[in-house]
Amino acid sequence: MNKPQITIKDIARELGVSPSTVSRALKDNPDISQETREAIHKYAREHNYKPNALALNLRTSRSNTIGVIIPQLVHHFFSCVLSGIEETAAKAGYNILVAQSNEKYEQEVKIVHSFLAARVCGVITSLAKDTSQYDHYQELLDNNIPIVFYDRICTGINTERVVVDDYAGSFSAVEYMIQTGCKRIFFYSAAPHLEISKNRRNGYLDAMKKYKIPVNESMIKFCDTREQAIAITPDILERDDRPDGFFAINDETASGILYSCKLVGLKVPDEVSICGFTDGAIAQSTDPKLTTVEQHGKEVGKSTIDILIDKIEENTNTRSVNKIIRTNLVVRGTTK
Amino acid sequence: MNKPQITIKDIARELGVSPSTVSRALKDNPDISQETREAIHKYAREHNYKPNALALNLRTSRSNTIGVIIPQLVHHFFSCVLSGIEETAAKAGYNILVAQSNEKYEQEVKIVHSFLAARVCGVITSLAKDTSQYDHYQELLDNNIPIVFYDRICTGINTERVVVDDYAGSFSAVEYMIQTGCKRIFFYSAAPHLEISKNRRNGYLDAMKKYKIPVNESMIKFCDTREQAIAITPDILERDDRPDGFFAINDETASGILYSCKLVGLKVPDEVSICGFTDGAIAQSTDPKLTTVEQHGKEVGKSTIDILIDKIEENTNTRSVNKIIRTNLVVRGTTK
DNA sequence: TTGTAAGCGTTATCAT
DNA sequence: ATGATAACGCTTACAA
Repeated sequence: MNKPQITIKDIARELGVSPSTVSRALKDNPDISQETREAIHKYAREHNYKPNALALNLRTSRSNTIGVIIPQLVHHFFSCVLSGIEETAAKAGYNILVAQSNEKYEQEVKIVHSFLAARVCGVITSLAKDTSQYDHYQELLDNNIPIVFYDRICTGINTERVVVDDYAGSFSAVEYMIQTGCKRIFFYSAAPHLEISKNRRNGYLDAMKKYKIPVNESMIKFCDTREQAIAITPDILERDDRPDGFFAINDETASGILYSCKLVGLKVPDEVSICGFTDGAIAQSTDPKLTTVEQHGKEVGKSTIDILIDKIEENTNTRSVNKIIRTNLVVRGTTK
Repeated sequence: MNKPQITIKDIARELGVSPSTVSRALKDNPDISQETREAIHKYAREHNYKPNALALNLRTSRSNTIGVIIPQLVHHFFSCVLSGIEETAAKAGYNILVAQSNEKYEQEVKIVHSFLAARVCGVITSLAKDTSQYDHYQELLDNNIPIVFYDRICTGINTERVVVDDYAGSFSAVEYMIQTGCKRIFFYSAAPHLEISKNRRNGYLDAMKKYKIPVNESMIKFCDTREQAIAITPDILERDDRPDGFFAINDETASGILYSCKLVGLKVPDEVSICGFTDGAIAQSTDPKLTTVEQHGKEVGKSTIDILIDKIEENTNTRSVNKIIRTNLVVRGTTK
């Protein structure tokens, strides 16, 4: 029942050779005679020999492991990113250590230290909403551990970054709404200090500007959940100058807007257009289905890990890269 | 800039003591004199000494790491489970290695082997839809690595299991539909060989039986995605004996049913009731919102890791545990 | 109270 | 063509 893992020494003893011979034979070193090599391979196969990664790790001071920090695991976009990372990492033979910061700076610091202790070969991370200090990341760099940031990137230190093209995604969504007849589009944003809020806001503003549509502050709301949207939208719809379009920072919020519009009897998309951001499961399940900006989280993940592996294996000291993953507008039923 | 990690030997050399003294001092062994101990601690602190986990791992043949297999990362329920696992594991000082099987048996086998190579202390897993052989898991057990299965459990080998109370969830959902007037309820199931399919089917059957409602095989369909639901439901709705209720294996499928019903002009819930399973983001965003069975994924995760850590640390050879996490019905707009 | 030495499993270096 | 030895960083009998 309980067969403990067999080691090189075991093989050596059984076959009456030295451990070094076994080691060499196992990696097909041509120094070893055909005969010996085959015998060793055969024995290893039959006894299900597996090299002890722990020993290898110690020898090489490398763990073949990549640390991944996720602000929140239960989140469509982040799941996609993680999935992209996992797939590529697995193919390349790396294991991934996953930890979530829960948007807390303190937690993030702890995770980084645990990654340091585990001697990860590299780290992929997205900042917690909380984080505004970067010493812990600098510590990684000081230990020669490369970092790639995604989505919530860090401009405070010198590393690689992968972001979604929020600006362009936002611009083209708003432009599309304008082109299909919207004249008064509101923007529901997340916390204003976040990069994504700024970039999407700029895309919105620039699209409006391009078509010479006036915007004032009352048209931009801090609202990034379904509940909030349901709370604030009815009032907005009662105004004389009610909006004929809404651009929301995520699908959740857009679904809340949609709900509110239908509740007061407005026809979507005939009387009001709505556009979200993410293209998660929600977007397919509203009625009508949501027009939204697709974020390609999986590609973000794929890019981060590709860049990281490059860094790890080539150890190139090229200057840092900013990679931008394109977004694209998925037109469904909530816009004309 | 580049300060390499300092080792016990470094400290020993600098302080003119032996490595063993340093080792002992660092773990506050009372044998070491107050004075020496403090000096060593001080030096270690100042030079940011961190024990090399890789060396510890080799020494103890334990990696302090738990391997987690997830069928699909981009999936509400599984994200919740992973999140629960991560939180508890982090608190207990374990790192988690995450890998997704993508529902493929072959991938699952590869992952298990990579976990074996990484010398994980334990494994948490849910079977791929594909998997019907368990040798790879047996191999883990043979190496004394405990396993806890969650959700898609394996009854083929002797391990711990954590499941949601599919039977009761299913039973009470169907009972509720019956009590609110449904007389002819269809069940859309996942692959019949999966435990979850069997259990939910039994819940459905027993509820129907309790109220003496006849069921025949034509009322049970293998359909577990939105697309499939949209493909098969219209035909079903055209029958003379069309259903007045649908119980679906997940929210996605339920949202497809809802879509189809609305498309042919049936009123939900007046003419047709629909109930899903999961209570993810989708359930809140359909119109009307979905009645569904809440699964408590996070609790599932928490339980798996609790049980696993018990196994690892106590190494109790107690017989295996089946833990059942309660579900509860969330009544929203798609049922009366 | 402290030091010495062996060992975890592997491989690189230097013999033979 | 093969073997002996040392080393990766740490811990722990055992010795002093």
